[in-house]
Amino acid sequence: METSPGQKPPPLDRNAWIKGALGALGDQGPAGLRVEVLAKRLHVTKGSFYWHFRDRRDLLDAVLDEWKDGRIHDIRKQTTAAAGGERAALRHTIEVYSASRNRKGLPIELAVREWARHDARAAAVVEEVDAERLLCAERLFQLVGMPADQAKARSILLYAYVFGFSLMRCDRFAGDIGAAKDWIVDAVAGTLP
Amino acid sequence: METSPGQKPPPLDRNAWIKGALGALGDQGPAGLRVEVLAKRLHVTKGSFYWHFRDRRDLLDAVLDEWKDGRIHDIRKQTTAAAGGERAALRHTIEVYSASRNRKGLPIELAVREWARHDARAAAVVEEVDAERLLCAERLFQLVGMPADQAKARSILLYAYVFGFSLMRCDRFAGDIGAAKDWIVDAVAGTLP
DNA sequence: ACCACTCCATACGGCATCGTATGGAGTGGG
DNA sequence: CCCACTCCATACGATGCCGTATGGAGTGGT
Repeated sequence: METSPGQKPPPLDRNAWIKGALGALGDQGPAGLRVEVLAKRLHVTKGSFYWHFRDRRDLLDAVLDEWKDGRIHDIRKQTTAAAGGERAALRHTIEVYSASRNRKGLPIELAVREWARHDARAAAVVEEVDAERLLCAERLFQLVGMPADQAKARSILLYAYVFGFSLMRCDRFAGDIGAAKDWIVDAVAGTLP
Repeated sequence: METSPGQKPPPLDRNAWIKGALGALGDQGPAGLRVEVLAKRLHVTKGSFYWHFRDRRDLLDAVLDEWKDGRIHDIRKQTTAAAGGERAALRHTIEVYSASRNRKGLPIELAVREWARHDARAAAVVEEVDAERLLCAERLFQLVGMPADQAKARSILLYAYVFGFSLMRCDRFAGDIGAAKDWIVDAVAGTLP
């Protein structure tokens, strides 16, 4: 519905391939990053791909860069809270990963980390993103009065929890997960400085 | 070095294939569960595989069952602590996942969960294992005097943390991760009822 | 009209993997 | 000595994917 309803599919550019690859990464994991599979997903053929990319590795690197830039941009926006709203920013940071609108982000997050287990460049990117996130969270914790060592520990716990929770299946265990999550947010973010 | 040093490799049975598959699962993720790749790993050919297994799916199901039984057996042994040692058992449960000797278990753990994102049976197995683990941890928390809702929340936080931490890369962020981990263990296991 | 350039379709060779078919080495029973 | 059974090797077709080669449709310039 952008350039013309259903007539002339506009020429794909490099960025469209990268976006499509991120989508496939979230849907099917690192195994979904295949040239011909992506081509089918974008309703084109390999001919288009090898016009925009040198080879498959070229796409993978571009996907990693795109993801890294997006994550770092997001985390900085989230944690650059209005002065005095540091505690709200911390809670927001936790809840943004539990939110339903993050159905896209979390699968990609997990896929990239699975990818990083066998790809050095992916591992480096994850390390950069984690470092930035932990640093931002650490600053927030310090701003609300946490001691330095506690701020560091809490920021690690925060991200370990949100990522760990995303790969757990506790439907069978708890019906009212909401109350437990509220308690956890309090425990992680800290009820008092 | 079991039946005869290097002369006559003993006939592989079904279980040897399953063990090998679990090893490959930890080393290479779900993508490593290929028939011919496993055959090379075990120094045999596909002919052996299709003698012991109907098809690839047959092996995958067997791997899932083996993993499920092992995890449930382990968690029950860990949490069946000597009466009065519940708090030590809780700490032990956390630390056993951070231990270096768990270099085998955690990659398999992550691989199974990645696998569960695209395989219904794997998802069901993960759900069973998680339910059992959460239940065992919840019991321990209640035994040390936690209120019911807090025991449930803490058990979720406990496993979310250990799994989440395992897929983070915070080398760049913190040098002395040890102190932070100690703080986290206190925060998760609870310093006082 | 002609050309050059962009973007993509198609066809091909090559490799890895799945599953099947078939035979063969070893072993124990009769 | 022969047979049957277990366990595995080898060869085969089929499929999916990577990367290359080549051509062709569309577009704008002259």
